[in-house]
Amino acid sequence: MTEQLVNGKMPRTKEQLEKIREEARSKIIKAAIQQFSFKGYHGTSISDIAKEAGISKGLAYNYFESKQALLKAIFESIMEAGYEIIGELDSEPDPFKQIENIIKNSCDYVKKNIEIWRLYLGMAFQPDLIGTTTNMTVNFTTEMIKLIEKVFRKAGLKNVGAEARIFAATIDGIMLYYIFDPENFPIDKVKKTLVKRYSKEEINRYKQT
Amino acid sequence: MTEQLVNGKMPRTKEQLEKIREEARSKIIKAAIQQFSFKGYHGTSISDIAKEAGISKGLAYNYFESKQALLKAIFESIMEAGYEIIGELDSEPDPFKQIENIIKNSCDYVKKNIEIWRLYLGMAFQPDLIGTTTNMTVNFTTEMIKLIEKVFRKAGLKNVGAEARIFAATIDGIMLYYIFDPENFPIDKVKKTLVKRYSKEEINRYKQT
Amino acid sequence: MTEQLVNGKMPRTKEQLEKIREEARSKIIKAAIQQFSFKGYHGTSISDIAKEAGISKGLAYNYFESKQALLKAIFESIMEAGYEIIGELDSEPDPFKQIENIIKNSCDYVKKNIEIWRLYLGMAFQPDLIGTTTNMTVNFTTEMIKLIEKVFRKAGLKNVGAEARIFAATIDGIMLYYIFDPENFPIDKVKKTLVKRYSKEEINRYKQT
Amino acid sequence: MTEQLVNGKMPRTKEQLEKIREEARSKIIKAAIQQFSFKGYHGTSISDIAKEAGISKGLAYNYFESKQALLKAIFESIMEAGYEIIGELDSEPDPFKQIENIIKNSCDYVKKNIEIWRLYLGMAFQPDLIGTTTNMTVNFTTEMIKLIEKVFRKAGLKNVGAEARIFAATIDGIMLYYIFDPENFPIDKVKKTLVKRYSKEEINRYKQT
DNA sequence: AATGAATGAGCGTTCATTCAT
DNA sequence: TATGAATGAACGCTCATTCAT
Repeated sequence: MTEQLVNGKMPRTKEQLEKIREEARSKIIKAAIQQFSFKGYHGTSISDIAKEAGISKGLAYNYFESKQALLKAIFESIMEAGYEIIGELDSEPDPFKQIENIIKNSCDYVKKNIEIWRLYLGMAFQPDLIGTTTNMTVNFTTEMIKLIEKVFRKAGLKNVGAEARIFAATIDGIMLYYIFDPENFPIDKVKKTLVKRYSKEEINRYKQT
Repeated sequence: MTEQLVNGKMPRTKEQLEKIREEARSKIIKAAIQQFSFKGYHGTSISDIAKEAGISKGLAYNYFESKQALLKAIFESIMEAGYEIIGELDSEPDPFKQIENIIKNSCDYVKKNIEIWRLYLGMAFQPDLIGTTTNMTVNFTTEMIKLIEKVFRKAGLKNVGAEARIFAATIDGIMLYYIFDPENFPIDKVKKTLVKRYSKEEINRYKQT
Repeated sequence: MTEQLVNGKMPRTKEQLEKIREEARSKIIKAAIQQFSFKGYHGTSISDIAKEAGISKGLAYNYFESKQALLKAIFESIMEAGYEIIGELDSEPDPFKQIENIIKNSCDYVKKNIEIWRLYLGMAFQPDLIGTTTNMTVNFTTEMIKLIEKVFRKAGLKNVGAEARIFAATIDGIMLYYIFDPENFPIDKVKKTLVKRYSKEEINRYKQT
Repeated sequence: MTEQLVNGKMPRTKEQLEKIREEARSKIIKAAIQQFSFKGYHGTSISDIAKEAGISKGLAYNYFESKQALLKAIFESIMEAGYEIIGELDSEPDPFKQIENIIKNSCDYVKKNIEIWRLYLGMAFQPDLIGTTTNMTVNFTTEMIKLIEKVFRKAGLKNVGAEARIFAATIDGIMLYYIFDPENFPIDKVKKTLVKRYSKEEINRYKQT
């Protein structure tokens, strides 16, 4: 209906709008992750996020209907990425290689995404956010542990319930320590040691005890 | 409490004032821990704390110069308790018994003090809450790891730097998992399994690899 | 509507533009009346009106320079309609028939246009909405009362100043009551009673007192 | 417990607090009536009210938990006064005197309380306030009309349902006209004329038609 | 003529903090 | 020591208005 308008003042096309919206949305999310990660959900104002993203306060509400909804969107995208990683890990047939992958991927991931990981953990300890994030976190964790149990079973381990939880706790604990003090925590050495500890030889030896 | 005021003229003695102050301070701290851990720092108002402590809002400022200062005082008291625990663990001469103690104490502690532990982690992940938490946390962690390294060395382990960090990470990871989902996490079974994994026999076998 | 644009080059004629503008303007006014009357002036956003009218927010500003100006335009169109009604009433030669007409028209009008009437009163009571409503309302009212005075005089009544005001007040009061509770107010019975009260016979009897 | 404190820095007594609160509350209500009356509920901000009352914005929330609650409190007090008036009117035994009282009281009331009356009417036309005020208004009106019906019946009138509503509408219509243009509306003359119209003689004559 | 992204002032509300008593 | 009325800055959020296209 408007495609034939003669002068140059025509509204943006759908594609242009799509692009604008996508870019703005992504700018906001990025800024929000950064701010939430450092200052916590309640310690971060929409103003902070808008400033960080270089937009006005009002515009944020053009993209997310509330501060909570913004947090939720971020969390969901984190979760999505997490489930993708689980899927990839699941596709490796050799259980010992799988274990090694889990360790290596986790350590590498936290190094590359320290902000996201800090945000993820930080949210978990804000009791009033329960309902927004806690359910998602628990579900994801459960899934992860189920995968590890499966792998451990395939590797021939017994008592997989407790062993899988210890393994998962060790990984998360390492990520925790790294976040607290990224400069000084020797994550690569720890990774190497842990890989060896959960190597085929060690596991087979451990099985016989 | 008011027994010296019967004639209405005699002012309180210094000792009485001291006692009153100490009791009030402790009432406030207790109320604050309870409220912060249920509702989070930002979700708790001074009013909430005052009500819980049975005092007026204004009086709280007689004892703590700000909400942040109150939080910091709590954090410091948690740290203090932590150092005491380190001290106790250090006094056990047998390294294998020491390791067992660390595992058992940690698991039992988090079960009994889940609120404090959640509060502690929550604060640790929001550096803006108190400027200094990160330093204090790092210092404490460093101390703890030094202790574990010493114990591991005594137990004859090699590569104690990485091994101690893995051990500490496992413990903290377990506590983390427990906090996330106290109802369902099988902490006692995990504890038992971990104790066995770090028993004298297992460690001695592991040393030879 | 776009039939002249088939080759995409021929600009619209002045008449077409005029027609487009007129239609758009009227669509907006209609939508605004509907929304304002349902949700009130402050409760209605330009977005609401644009959505109801099926246009974009920006376009509304092409036709009305502000939300207030839109409201004012509506108010003026209501006034205009009011003056037309006065004109019609004035053209009836028989004063007793005129009185009957005023009563009947008013009651029927409020039943059919309850939203417009509610909007009108709402605006009239909030002088800040449009600076000039009060003046316009007073002018209109004055005109109406002058007409009634004229009619009453023709009907032979004395003390027409007060009587006309009482009559007008009764009519407006009835409309007011109807708006307050349209479900339960027995407007038809009231109308009938009032017509009888201001019938030729009654007026003639009243005159002699 | 504190009545014997030796220095002068003792908390205010309950009586002092009571007085402070009563005065502040009344200051706020007065300011709110004034502001709401001129600018409408939505057109008035808490800031406006606070400024008018000479207090801070925050303090208003110490006395009323929300803007709506403030409006409701005002409305309730108006209603209360209204019901008291109904009660007084009801206690007069002579129905003709009662009718005269209603007319006179209403006209005098609106002259003395024009702000309250403007507020009362203005609120009724803000559709989104339904629930806060409309119910109260309808209930009050119903009560008033019931009283008038009773009086009219006692005075020997027939068709009291419609007659009472016409009478009430006339009164409210007069008040309406007065509010619109207090300077020029000849309320006293109107009052006198209406009193005569509803005098014993007129009613008795009217009854026979 | 038409679009909707973008702005920013302003709103209702909360709450850490102060202060007169 | 103890109270709670009072303040004011800040928050999440809305929306009239502007502007590039």
